[in-house]
Amino acid sequence: MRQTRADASRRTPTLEDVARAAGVSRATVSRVVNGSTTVDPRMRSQVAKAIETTGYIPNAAARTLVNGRTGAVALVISGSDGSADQLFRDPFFGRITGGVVRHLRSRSMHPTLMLADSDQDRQEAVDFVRRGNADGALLVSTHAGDPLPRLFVAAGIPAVLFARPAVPVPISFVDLAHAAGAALAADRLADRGCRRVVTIAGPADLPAANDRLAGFQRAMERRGVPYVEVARGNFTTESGEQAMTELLAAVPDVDGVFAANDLMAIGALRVLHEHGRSVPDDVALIGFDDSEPARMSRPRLTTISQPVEKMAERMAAILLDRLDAEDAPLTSVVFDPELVVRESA
Amino acid sequence: MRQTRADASRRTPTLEDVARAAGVSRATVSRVVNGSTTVDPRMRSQVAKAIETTGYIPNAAARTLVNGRTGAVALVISGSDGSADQLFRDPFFGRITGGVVRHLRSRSMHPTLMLADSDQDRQEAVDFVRRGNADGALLVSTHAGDPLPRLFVAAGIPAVLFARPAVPVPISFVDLAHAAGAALAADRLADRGCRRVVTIAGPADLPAANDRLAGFQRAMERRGVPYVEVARGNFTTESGEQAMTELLAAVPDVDGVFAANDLMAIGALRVLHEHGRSVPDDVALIGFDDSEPARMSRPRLTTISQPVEKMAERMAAILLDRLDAEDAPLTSVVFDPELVVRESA
DNA sequence: GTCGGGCGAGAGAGCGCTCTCTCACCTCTC
DNA sequence: GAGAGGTGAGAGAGCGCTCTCTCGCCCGAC
Repeated sequence: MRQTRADASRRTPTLEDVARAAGVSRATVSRVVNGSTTVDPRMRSQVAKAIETTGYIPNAAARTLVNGRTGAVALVISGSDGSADQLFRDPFFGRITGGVVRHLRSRSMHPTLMLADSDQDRQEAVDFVRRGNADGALLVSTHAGDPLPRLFVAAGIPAVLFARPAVPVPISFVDLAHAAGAALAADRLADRGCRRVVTIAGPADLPAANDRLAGFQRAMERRGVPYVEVARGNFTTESGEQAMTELLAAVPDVDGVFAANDLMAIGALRVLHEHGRSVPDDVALIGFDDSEPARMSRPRLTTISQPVEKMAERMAAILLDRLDAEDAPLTSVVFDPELVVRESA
Repeated sequence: MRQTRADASRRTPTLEDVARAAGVSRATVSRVVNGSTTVDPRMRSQVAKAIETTGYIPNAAARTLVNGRTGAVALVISGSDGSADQLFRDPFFGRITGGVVRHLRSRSMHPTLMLADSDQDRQEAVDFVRRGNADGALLVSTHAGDPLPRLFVAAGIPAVLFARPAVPVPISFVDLAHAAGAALAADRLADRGCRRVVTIAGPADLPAANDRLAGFQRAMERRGVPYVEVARGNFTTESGEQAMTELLAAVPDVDGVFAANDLMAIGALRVLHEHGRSVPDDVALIGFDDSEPARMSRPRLTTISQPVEKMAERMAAILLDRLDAEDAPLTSVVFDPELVVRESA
């Protein structure tokens, strides 16, 4: 016996209960709940009252079962294998999440957060949507070989990517003009008269990192600095420290540093201080992202601002459009970065 | 016509399709899918093959409709009205999210993220669960008058709170021994010989903030410093700057500062530097949280570590236990903070 | 050889909702 | 005043699954 008489009264009320209370049919209650116009005003208010008194609330599963729509989206954050743990300490993801949430809540939707840092997780993420837990997915990928975009496309799931895929995949995305941002940094350094310039690049398998590096190199070359010493980091403060240590050994008279994100710039800052270099007097330093830490460091970091929240909002908007119109075309939007001048350069 | 013959083949396969392909009944396929033991091995493999070839994947909505379980939980972050936008920039929430995700994914579950910074949002969060979108909720509340815990309890929804509720509510929670943490800071300052001590407290409507303040005052008194000047902030860097400015005016010969979180400590640090005070030589400074920024500031912040990820994991664990056993008793777990000595004190 | 017991498989009734189809009634037109 | 047209409400069939109930079959025991 699944349901005893005793708790029948405290069972969540169904459409049927409301219909009985209002003395109408289930269909009519459904019409009222869904705002159909073809219902008599008197009957409507009668039903509304019944809904009120019964405390009725529609059952999402039953609805979904009928019309195939869940009204939910998955937010999948895909790191390289095993990297998930520290992911959420990076303010970058907080900003993405914030932008996504802000856009979705205007439509009373909410993202389901999934971490995927193994093949099993990635399959799980796809299956999650295939099971009908969500109508589509927002994909944030942190490395290039990432099979995630392809998996979603192959499964025919509406999805939008944060950042251009490393290999061509027919999928919508939002991205930043990374090379242009790096050029902004290069120009700033050149304008300050820096000639012995080095850069801390991001992981080589990340298109964004490579774009920034190439954009920086090209712009410096334009400004008469043909060679720029490069060290790679992985976007953490620690890797920035290590990279700066190497660069300082390779180019002792360095006078300008461009780091591919703020965290690495802060690591570089620390090492420069430890070596008695004053920033910006001895060495000018520019980061990338305009994240919270950039505002909090001493000196405050000059950096390239990336409108992450706006990009995330747009990513969500593109997905919702796609969900509304099955045949919406692929969309890609590239945002422009800006130079934010503070104290470090 | 809801379904044309043409796309019948590309429709997602159902149990029925698998049953037909395997030449068995729907019930048998269901048994295999759900791992029932009472099924003949030969038949089992036959069904498994059919599942493989059809690409069958269970429909979550249909399952939920039958057994009333969604296998999802809501993660509700409740700020004071209108505060949501900057919420995600605070690394604190990233850490909570990370801990929750880490625990849930071990059970193949995923949190749905909801922001609630208005009465409407809060009701929406409750309704979200009531509609059967989630089985329970994890509540992170950032201010005291928050009606959210009461709303969930009143609706009979299994929920666990991060931080003790400001007013008594029969609900499980995890929390930190805030007063003990503050006492750790007080002892450290006293041990260094600080006598002119001030503190930057958090919002007066937050139990955690008051506990830290009271704990600090009591401990300082024990150490022979009966009076401590207090300024209130709201946990942002800016409010820390402002509070420190006030305190510096009130107690010009200050030699020790305890801030109720790292962000405010960093604001204080900035102001102290601007006033030519050396940290830690002139003024010793201690923060709270041991967040990323504490590690990145110059000098690195001595702080009180709060095992946020562990607390979040435990919060999730308590909720899952409750979901498994309807009548699980209320549980509250209080974690111990630790002093992390770096450079600022 | 017959009967009882147990195991494994099928039949079928829902879960709560939406949506189409049908029908009743009411108004307008000639 | 009768037929046409339109509007609003009800009946009922599913959506895809789980779970109980029933039944068939095979085995062992007497």
